[in-house]
Amino acid sequence: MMLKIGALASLAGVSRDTLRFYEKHGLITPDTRTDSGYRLYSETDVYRISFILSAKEVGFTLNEIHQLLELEVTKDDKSCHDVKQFVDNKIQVVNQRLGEMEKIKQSLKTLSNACCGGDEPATHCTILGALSVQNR
Amino acid sequence: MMLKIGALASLAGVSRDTLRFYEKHGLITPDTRTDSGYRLYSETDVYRISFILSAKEVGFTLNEIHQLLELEVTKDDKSCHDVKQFVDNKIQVVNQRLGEMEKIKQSLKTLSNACCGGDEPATHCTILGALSVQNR
DNA sequence: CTTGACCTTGGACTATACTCCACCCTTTAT
DNA sequence: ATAAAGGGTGGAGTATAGTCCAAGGTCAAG
Repeated sequence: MMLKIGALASLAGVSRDTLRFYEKHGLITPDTRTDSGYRLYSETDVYRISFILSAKEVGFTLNEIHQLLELEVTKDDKSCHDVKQFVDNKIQVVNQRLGEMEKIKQSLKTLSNACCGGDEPATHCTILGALSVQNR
Repeated sequence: MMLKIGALASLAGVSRDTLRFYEKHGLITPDTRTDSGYRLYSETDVYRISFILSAKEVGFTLNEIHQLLELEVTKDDKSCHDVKQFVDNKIQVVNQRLGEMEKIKQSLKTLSNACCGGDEPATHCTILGALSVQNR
């Protein structure tokens, strides 16, 4: 069953304008159009949108997401190799961000614990204090 | 020892313009100025910048980072409580992002493994294929 | 057969986060 | 003493990611 733009938008939790914007930038295209020009999407496009949103949330740009979505391995071994390179590189990026995020989380936790009745000295009662505890 | 803007910029890996931009938005202020008006920073500002960069990388806006940096727990119990609320909320945000990031990482790994000699069927050879394997 | 909900395109506008430029002053090295 | 390197301000310009609006076409219900 095909979805019109408003239906997809509300299922995916984005605005119609956003869908048209993503289309303009190559992130999604309607499967087809009605005779009158209405966009028709397939239901699986909901997952496509939710992938875009997840990827955006963790810091990928629409451009990078576009590249990720474009990845299609052909029979050609060379292009397969290129894809693997690209993906492995993104995995490294993700790993690095995971690390940064863990550091920040620990700082926030230190701050939260120290500042309301914890045993940590008051010098940790700022983010930078908490951070320097982590890096100690 | 005090650092002029260029020195701090190169230690922290940002441009001088960026430092002045951050100053305009309240994220950092020089400790003092020379008689001729040159900004003088302390060396610990390097950590401040690197905190800003980490936080930015994992998806916080400059505005949110500003709020994090402003956090200072006073003796006032009420404000202490507010700070804790704010921080605990940010911890939740970070946790959620960690989850999204892990999902994306698993998808990328599935893609990387499946497409260059792995045993996974070729249907996984796109991000969306890999994602749907994860969500299965 | 018209009203209201939904769709189309094109273009203007916004927020965020820089980046660059012009013009001028200060400091440092030769 | 002078040139190069570096710093100051103000303001314009750019990229990213939307968001809003006008003017008009489509479609199902009453």
